[in-house]
Amino acid sequence: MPMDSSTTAGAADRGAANARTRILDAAEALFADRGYEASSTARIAGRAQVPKGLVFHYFPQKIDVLVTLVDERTFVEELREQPVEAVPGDPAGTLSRLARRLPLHASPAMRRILFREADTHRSVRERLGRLNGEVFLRARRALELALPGARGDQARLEVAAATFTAVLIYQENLSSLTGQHVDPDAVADLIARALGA
Amino acid sequence: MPMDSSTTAGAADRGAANARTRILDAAEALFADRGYEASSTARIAGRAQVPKGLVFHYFPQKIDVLVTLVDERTFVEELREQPVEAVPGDPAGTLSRLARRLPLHASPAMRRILFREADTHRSVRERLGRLNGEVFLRARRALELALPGARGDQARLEVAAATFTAVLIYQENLSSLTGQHVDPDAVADLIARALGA
Amino acid sequence: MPMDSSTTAGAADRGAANARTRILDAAEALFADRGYEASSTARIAGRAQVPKGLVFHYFPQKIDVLVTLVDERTFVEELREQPVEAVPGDPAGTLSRLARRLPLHASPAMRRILFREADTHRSVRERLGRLNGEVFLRARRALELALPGARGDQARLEVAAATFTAVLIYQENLSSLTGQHVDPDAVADLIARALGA
Amino acid sequence: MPMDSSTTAGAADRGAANARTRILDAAEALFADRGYEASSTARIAGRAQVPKGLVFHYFPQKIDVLVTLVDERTFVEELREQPVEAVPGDPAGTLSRLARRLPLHASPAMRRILFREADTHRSVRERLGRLNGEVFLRARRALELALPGARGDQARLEVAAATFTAVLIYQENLSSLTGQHVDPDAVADLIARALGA
DNA sequence: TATGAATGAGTGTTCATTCAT
DNA sequence: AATGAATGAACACTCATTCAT
Repeated sequence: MPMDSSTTAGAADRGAANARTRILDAAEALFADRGYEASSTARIAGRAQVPKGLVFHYFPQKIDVLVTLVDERTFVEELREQPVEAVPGDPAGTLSRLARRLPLHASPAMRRILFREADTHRSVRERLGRLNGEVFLRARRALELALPGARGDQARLEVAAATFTAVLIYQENLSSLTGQHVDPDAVADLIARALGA
Repeated sequence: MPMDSSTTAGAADRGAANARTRILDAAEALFADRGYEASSTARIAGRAQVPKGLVFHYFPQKIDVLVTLVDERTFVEELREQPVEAVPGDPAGTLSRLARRLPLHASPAMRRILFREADTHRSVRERLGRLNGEVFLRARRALELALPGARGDQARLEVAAATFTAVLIYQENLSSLTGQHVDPDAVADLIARALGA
Repeated sequence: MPMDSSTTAGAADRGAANARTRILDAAEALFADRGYEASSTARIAGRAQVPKGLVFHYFPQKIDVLVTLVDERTFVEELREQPVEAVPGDPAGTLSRLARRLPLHASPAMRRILFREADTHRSVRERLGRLNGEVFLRARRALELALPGARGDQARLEVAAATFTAVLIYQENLSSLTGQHVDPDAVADLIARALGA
Repeated sequence: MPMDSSTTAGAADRGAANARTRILDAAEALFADRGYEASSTARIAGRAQVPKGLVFHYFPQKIDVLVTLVDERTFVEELREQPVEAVPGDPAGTLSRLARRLPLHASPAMRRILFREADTHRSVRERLGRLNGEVFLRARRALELALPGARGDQARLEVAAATFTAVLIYQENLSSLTGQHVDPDAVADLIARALGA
């Protein structure tokens, strides 16, 4: 944060982060707050404290800002690289741990953007689908490892994984949109009971 | 005031419907398809086959179209009046029946609108909250009636009801946004197992 | 004010004055307050508590409302019929009396309208011109009668009359627009001194 | 920032002026001619030969065009800096000279705008008030200097200054609105007589 | 006489985008 | 890389006016 010395020193270096980052930061905040359509490029530039024209220097079209945001600030790859940890015999604890490890937790703003814009932008929808799929696969794998005896058939396990995934991913949106709070740990416990002894 | 039944029934009825209804129909389709912000009043008028000015005759502001849609085409009241049916000893069947009876099923378009715009419009968010609350209350009551022995504590029952409500309401969005399909009947079964014998 | 019994009794008779009068009242208030251009016919109708269509029943075009207002509520004729009273030897008192007798005093709203719209509407300008001319003629005649000895030449007397007329007619506008208050009596005294011994 | 003197002087200069100036020129002409409300931004742009959008680049709101016009083209500051010249013993000549020196004379269009829009726009009204106040102060001071013997009391002197100010400022409006021409020199003479020997 | 739905041109304003510098 | 003037299509909304009833 103190002086980004990787760039050549110059008068234009005022402000903490470089222009491109500031633009993305501003866009992230605005898209989360009011939606993509309602956030003008001028406003993004204003909030980023860069001239209007510069936005188009880095991102030829407005939609590229959204696409870049989703590409660079949604950690699907990081998620995939993380090992699945499971405690055999404790499916509830295993799911809870999975929930807590999700890098998803990092940016509430990105999650709002992801859900809101998935509805109308294919590339965002694809990203959300991959994210969901990744979490689903890990939940299923975790449950398989936690229940070595393979109690309950495969179909039920999938339903359990899908339900947990939905609650996990939508969690925050759910509570901000409907006012209904759902505790992932409690759901993990519920699911464990359904699959358990 | 509405006297639409005086026209001959049939597909041709759509063109014969009065202007206000046609405007709402057009708006519903467009809002669901591309979102509120991206649907211009001119386009709504065009699709409804009415002059631009008439939209503002009925709805002084664009937002009033959305509010009216949510007010008139989201059956919260109808939902409340419906009795809760339960089969004692069969929580899974009880939840499944509840799901099938939901007037919510009527309009996928309205549900998309509800979720998308709740993010940015308070009045829509409130409506969605009420709808969610109503479904939650009915799910909990249904489970109470289906499990007369009060097996499992109250807290667990609430988590079960909340989880089922979330899956039920979000169901369609979930599958269109993430590609993940969740079958309410299977979730009902899962939850019944968690609470049941 | 209690029941305008000159019309045939009917259900539509609610409200004190008849519709046409209410429309003119509303227009007078609005035109004075925000100007002709900024007062929509819909707003006039709203304030008059009559349906929009009715305005056009009485006044085929919006401009007719203004023209009618100026025609019916600007008392040029009444002014002309009034005799010129003068006190020989007391020009100051004579002018002061003239000022006090002016029916002009009746409606500040109409005077605002007259000055504002004269700038852009010929018919209003003509009316204002006639009004000014009438006051000027009476001021000159009053001064002639008050100064029988014809002291001072005719040209000076005309300047005096014109100056007094300007102050008199513009008086209220002047003080509301510039914050400068000019007392007609003091000006009458000043002018008398200029013409007097 | 303004560098208009780099172009060749002459009538062709108007087309060469920068866009902002052309917009203000066009607005000044239109506002004076038909009033602020009746002059659309599209028309202003058309007359200035600039695209509609550019008007809003320089003036975010239409009202800003009016405010800027009043700010930049009404010489209150210039007026204040000018010394008050007086010829002791010749109040009539002193007032006449004051009238002739008024930079006010420069733009008849601005004066029409000032009076017309003061009625409905506070910022314009304030400007007109300041202008009137400035002229009044100068007229009073000029009379004090021209009449060193302090003939006539202070109150009379103020009435004289106010009357002359009104005639001077309103002069042109008066003649265009009412058809009545008032010659400032003649009024100066009248006032001098009222105060003088 | 009274009414409000209907109409479409026009209004102020926003916007993504381009481009010369 | 950086800048802000320039552009014109599109936007939400207003309006005087018409007209069938």
